[in-house]
Amino acid sequence: MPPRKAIAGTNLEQAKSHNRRVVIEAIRTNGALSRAAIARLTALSTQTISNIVEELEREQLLRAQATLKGARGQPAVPYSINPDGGYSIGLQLDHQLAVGVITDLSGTVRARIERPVDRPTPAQAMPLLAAIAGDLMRKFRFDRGRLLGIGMAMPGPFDVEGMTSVGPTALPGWQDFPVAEELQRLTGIPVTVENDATAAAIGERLYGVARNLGSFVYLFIGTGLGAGLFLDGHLYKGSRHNAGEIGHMIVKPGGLECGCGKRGCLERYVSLRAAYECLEIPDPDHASPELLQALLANGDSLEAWVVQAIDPLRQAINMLELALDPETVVLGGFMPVGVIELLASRLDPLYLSVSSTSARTVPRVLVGAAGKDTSVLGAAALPIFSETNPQFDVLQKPHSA
Amino acid sequence: MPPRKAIAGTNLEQAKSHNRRVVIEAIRTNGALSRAAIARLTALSTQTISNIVEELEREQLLRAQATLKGARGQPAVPYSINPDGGYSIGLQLDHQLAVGVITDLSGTVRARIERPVDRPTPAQAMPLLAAIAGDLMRKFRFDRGRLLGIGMAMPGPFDVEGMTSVGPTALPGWQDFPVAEELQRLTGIPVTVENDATAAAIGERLYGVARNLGSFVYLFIGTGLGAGLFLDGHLYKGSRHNAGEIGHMIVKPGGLECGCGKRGCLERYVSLRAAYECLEIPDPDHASPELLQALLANGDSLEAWVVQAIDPLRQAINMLELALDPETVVLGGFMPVGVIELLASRLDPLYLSVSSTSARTVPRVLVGAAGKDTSVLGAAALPIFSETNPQFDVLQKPHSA
DNA sequence: ATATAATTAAATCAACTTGATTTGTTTTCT
DNA sequence: AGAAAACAAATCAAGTTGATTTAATTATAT
Repeated sequence: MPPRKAIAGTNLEQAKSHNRRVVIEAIRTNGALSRAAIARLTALSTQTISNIVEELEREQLLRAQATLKGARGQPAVPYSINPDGGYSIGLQLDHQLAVGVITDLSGTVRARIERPVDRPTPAQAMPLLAAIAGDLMRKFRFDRGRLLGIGMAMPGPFDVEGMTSVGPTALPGWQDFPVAEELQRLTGIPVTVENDATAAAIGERLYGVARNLGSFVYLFIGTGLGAGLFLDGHLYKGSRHNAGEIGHMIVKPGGLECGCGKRGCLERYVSLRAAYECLEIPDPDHASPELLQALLANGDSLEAWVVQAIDPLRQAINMLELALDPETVVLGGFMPVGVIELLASRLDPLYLSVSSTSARTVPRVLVGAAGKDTSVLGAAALPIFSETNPQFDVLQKPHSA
Repeated sequence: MPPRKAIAGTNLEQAKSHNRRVVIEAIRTNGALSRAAIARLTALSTQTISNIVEELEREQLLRAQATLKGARGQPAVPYSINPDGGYSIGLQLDHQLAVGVITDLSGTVRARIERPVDRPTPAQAMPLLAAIAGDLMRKFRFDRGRLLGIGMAMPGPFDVEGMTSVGPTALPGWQDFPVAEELQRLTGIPVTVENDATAAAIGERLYGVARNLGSFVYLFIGTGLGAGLFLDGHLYKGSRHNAGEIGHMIVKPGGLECGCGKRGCLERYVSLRAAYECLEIPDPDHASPELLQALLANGDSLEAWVVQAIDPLRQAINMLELALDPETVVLGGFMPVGVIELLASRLDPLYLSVSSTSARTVPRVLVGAAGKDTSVLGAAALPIFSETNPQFDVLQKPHSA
């Protein structure tokens, strides 16, 4: 047996790549910064920063703003991210809808397309997704050299026997299907695939309420329920890419039966599907989140479900806080924002946990900023994140083929 | 407001430090390796490795072994970790016992001391711990320049209002007490403090059953219950150093009352304390784990507790698997090894989770290798780990004061 | 005028890489 | 059996890269 591949070493080239990312990240989280300010922030020398900034400006990733007068000394030239320095395509596939967007580096949507689907199989979905990507690029024209990649979000979990394709919250027929490879083959563009919760987490981290945070959990309430984990500045995906699939954690032993074979799973209480069933909405397979929004407007018609859902949700938050000690828990997903806000307002009092400390700068629970498009926007953020975020991987020399 | 400190950049010095760690880690996980083999494993050039190995050998961290003949070409000189290249002091404080060890780089215990305590306050414990450290160094003499530091393990959580000092499983009076600083002041040696579960996890990762793993969870069953999280090659401690405090997650809504104010917390079922209470052992504050070992030998006297504990334990494992998708879950703690093994044998069938896949190389649950000294050994491993493990932090230039 | 802060330029330095060379075996050929 | 060839490991020396240092320059406020 050959020795297992170890953590790789690094060299100047990798180091530079890291430093470039560090510069971008500093500006992204702080807003426009002068070279001198970046140097202070990153502990690098002003000369190094000057070189890197010059290079990034030449590549149009950064752009200079008006000089900042009013202070002593030579006036500083602040640099900010150039939105048109790069573009990204985000795709999202769910039970009833396929959505695609093009965003620029600032996360602004420059084109958007949606198409209805009905619990699609891979054979149905792949050509459709490729077509959406193509249509998006016809709709919004830009220098193809500036396209960073395609990010795709879809419901997890991936490749779990007896779990991926079971029950009403999973998409059928996707077990073992190599989504990223296939889509990459069809489009000729590099593709990253993540589950919707993870994608949403990245979106909130790059552009939303989690912009400055080092560790947080995104609780994605969709057809089912999942968590996106951002820990110590890194996305955590798990050893088999399935971290955060907490929809099937048990919150009520002996409770409602679940498609996974257990009883009392979290997503039997907190999910769109659970809401539809609890509220006895006909044909839950084809119900839409807007229906809940409508009910919300209509007095307390949601109450029956909220009462059932709120304590399981509290338990889930409590468990995540205890297990991961995040700076905050962000709530979002396909559930309409109004409903999310209703749930959030009903959470008080949260259970005691390690998050129960007065030395907090962020509330224990936040509502996500991106609304119903969270996961497409997050999907589009994936390539941007992987190209610009400082990560441990970057410092490691790639093993040659 | 000054801009928040960003992720720092890197330079040659940091890069070298990383590469040194990479070399050590490669040998640690693979056993003795020749320079050429290290180069292949780390993707660095043979020349670079040659330089680093030479340096590490000069510092006595590595030592050459007999050349390896029998193959073609010039025979390789394998290098292995020199156990006497460094030493570490591990301290462990619990309700009834303070233990200290000196280990060498290979994790072998070279001296051990234990002293009884009774739910000690900081004022009582700090001088005692300092004294243990001093006595250890009188007992086993070595070059003080080779002492990497003191690692200390104690029950968490840290600094949580209404949680740290509440209930029979927490140590009273430690809220806000700066343990590491104080012990460092008393001994003049750098000190790292972690909760016992985290320490144990590091121990298993360096020397135990988790030696080669990138992501695993250590479930520490002690007076209470906690988890140590090792994710993607890094220790995850949480934003306030309290990750893994899952003893207070709810496994039975409306179940047994807990000191934290909730009902049905995990550690009310799975912990030494829970076992003592369930088995109606008199004076649980001063009972000892050996008592359970004795009961175990005595037929099925533990059965009443095992029946109560096993499903909450299953739930906890299920939740951890779903949330973190680790390669495995390691079971250990102060609970006697025999009892841990009994629990492990009773876990089957585990609940369905993302870990339920046939493509596994490691069982879903393992019993820790270190036995009852897990957390002291883990504590001693802390300074070794932080000095030798490749980590993201290492690449970041420290901000000057 | 002077102090101050930002930026730039040139020279220096540390660590990795490259390519050629040396070394000590094993294998193959005569 | 002895010599030559093949081979892999290790070393040497020169070259490259990118961060740092030092010194100078610039633009502003006091």
